[in-house]
Amino acid sequence: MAQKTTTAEAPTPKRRRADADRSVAAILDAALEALASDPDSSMSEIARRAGVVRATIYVHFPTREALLDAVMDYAVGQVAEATRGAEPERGEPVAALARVLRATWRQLAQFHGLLALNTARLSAEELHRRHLPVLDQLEPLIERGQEQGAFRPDLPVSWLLAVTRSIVHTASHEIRGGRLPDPEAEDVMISTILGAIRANGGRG
Amino acid sequence: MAQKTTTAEAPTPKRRRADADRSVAAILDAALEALASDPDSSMSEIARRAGVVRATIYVHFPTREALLDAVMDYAVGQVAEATRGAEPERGEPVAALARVLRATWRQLAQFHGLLALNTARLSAEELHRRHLPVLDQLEPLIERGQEQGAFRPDLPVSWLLAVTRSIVHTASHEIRGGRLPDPEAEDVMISTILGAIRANGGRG
DNA sequence: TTGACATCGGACACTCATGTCTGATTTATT
DNA sequence: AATAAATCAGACATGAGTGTCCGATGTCAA
Repeated sequence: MAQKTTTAEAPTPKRRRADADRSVAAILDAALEALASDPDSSMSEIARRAGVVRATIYVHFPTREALLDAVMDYAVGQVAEATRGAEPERGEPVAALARVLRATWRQLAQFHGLLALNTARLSAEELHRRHLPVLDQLEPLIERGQEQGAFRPDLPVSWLLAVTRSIVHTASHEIRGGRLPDPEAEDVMISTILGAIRANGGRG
Repeated sequence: MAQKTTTAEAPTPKRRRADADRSVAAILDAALEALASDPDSSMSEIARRAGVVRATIYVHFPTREALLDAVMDYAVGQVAEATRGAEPERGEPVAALARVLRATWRQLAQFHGLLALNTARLSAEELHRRHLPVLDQLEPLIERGQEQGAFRPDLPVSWLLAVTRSIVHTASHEIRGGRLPDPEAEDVMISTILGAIRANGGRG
């Protein structure tokens, strides 16, 4: 509780030098990229991409596991920030969801490979817990949509969120497979998600 | 074309002994189970589950890659067979799709782990090609539904198929995470898929 | 029953990745 | 310019997995 703050200023035990900060950033970026394309990327491969020597990684991350944890937090943090920037609490629910999706889906798609990695590495519960920084922002939006009759009220919020995430990943996967043209993908994806979670106008 | 037959009787170069057939079956089953829970399962682990010694696997499959290929075909084959048994060409499209999903979704969910494995191992195109034995059966069903006005005509067939598959996997994932009770899962999944791909009664 | 087939049990060489350690060198900070 | 911090380059031990080989034992099929 009192150990970690969001601003991360006070609890710094000893200050890191500027080049160390740069190394850490380069390593996280490289790991993100490498692991997204191949979840089994080695430390050597990540180091190569980051432009540092393998031992340097171990200066900042004690083990491979620790690096993977950091990368996970890093990725989730980026998506959470983009989500926040799209103001999910503002406006009519359907429009708000579409706005958030347009702002975040490419990032989410980029991290698609990480999901497979963490699905194997972490328990389903732990994985879900780590996604909370994003999910906690979307949950109120879905709930609001249900209360206002815009979204299906017969299905759990957690399920609608899962389906949304799933369709986003499917879109990126279909693009890679060449079956969905990139220019159309965004509209197709959003149209599909809305079709899936919107309340029917009466037809059951 | 003339090399492989569906009945697989004529092209057998030399007949295998009965215990060898048993071993192969045990290995495939064990591999399926092991790889579904951990895509990085070792040959030792698979051999242990199959109740054979590791070297025995290499008698029937020259390399790990070859085993993985065989397991993939085996899994797809099982789903394809179950699909065929549900008669996707019979009756009204919405009912037909629901019937096929009820008949195959647990199997699909069981192979969920394999997907992650093969996503890393194969190209997106190759992966799609291997799924054809199942997809080729569902494609006509979706097309028929579009023609009859039951399914959304504004989205590509391949996309509707991808979304369907995706939601099936999401259901199994949510069950594992404890956020979707197993008893409800089947209805929730089918209701969601139909909601996603059915044509709106007029509302856009 | 007999001979070929198949598995067993274990050993072996090989590769690859992880994590640690060293001394030398470069870079940031004051 | 001086000091501390950080990186480099490379070596090392360790562990795990793959693929191969062997003699011995068991089992199917004719």
